Amino acid sequence: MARPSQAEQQSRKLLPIVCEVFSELGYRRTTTAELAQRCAVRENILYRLWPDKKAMFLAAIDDIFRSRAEMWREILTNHSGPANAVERIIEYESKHQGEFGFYRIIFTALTETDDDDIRAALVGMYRSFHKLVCEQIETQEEVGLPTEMAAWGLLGLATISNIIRELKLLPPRQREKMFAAVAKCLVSTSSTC
Amino acid sequence: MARPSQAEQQSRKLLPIVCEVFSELGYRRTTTAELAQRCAVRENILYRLWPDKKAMFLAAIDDIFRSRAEMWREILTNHSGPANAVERIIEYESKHQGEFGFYRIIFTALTETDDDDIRAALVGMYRSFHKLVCEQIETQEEVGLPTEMAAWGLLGLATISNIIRELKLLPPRQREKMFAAVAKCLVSTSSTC
DNA sequence: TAATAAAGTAAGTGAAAGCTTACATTTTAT
DNA sequence: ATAAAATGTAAGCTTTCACTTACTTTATTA
Repeated sequence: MARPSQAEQQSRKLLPIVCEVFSELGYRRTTTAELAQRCAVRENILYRLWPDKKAMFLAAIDDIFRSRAEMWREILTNHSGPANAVERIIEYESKHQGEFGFYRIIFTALTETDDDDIRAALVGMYRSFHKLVCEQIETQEEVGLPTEMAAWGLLGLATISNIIRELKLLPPRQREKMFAAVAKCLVSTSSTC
Repeated sequence: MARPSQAEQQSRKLLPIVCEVFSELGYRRTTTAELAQRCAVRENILYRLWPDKKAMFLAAIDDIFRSRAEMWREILTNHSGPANAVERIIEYESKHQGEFGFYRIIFTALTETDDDDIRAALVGMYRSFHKLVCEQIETQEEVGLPTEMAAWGLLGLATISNIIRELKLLPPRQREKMFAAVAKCLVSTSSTC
């Protein structure tokens, strides 16, 4: 009797672009006009897919966690590199960190934490990430630090590493070395630290 | 012949308030109207002290580093707590972290890094901080990690710790414990890690 | 005390941004 | 074919915001 909606497919198609723009500009600087232009649609079309700008941002936060988690899963099933799960992720992250402007969305979200929805999205994301990291650490036989603490330490390391990359505080190779060394120190037994 | 300018004193008087507002709202959400109201002056008075909003923000970044560095100096000269410099700072930071919304200004600035002035202010701030931390670590006799790496690790730890506090990802006591344990792991010799 | 520049008041301006509306076009199911 | 709902176009509306302007008052010093 009528035309079937393709809204969901279109959301999925546009979401990566939305993520990209929010990553580049942060939440407040991103205008709906800019989003529309980059998505090659008109503004009101975005407003038919999401009720408002905030919903677009929340969708971006969500998507970014999902895509990162999926990437890790790939790395872990992909049978190359070190045998150890943690080491494999560390190796990957030390090199590819910040490539997708992931952290920029987090930073911009962190200055919007008085909004309950944004706060909830962030809390959920951090908890999921922390859990994911914990699970990987626990595949190790023995650790110096308690697992959850080591996991928070790694998340902190990833954060500062992104900042170092962003501000070019260290040349890439040196940053990679730093990441690997500190990460090892956090998850290894005392002997290698 | 004429009235002497008190602009500098007034800037100094208003700067802490400016910092506070930027900390609460971030860069983009902070309006000059809000700044003026909180400072209990009119907008144009702010514009006589600083050329534009960005200059107010840069002044805030600067001030925030200075006040934190000063606080550390006090802690180090104040002869209470552990004898060790690093341990004293770790003890202090684990408890008082994020009290002044320091990190919020950093986060909001990090989403404005395509502005050269803001980027430069951030780079300067991080370098100074890193140097400060390195100097403290070097008062230790022996360390597992190279000093600069351990220092970056600590800055990362401080960052995630602020995020944990902000999002209430851990109860305060647990966050303190985590901070202390991971910090010790980074700056101690292998035996305690 | 009178000239002078700083400090303060109040209103306004132009541009941008989030969101809406009115309307034309296309696609599907009956 | 045609009704109905989805998609697309274009303009506009309202509010907010960074910054300005015109003017009055206050304090200083010569």
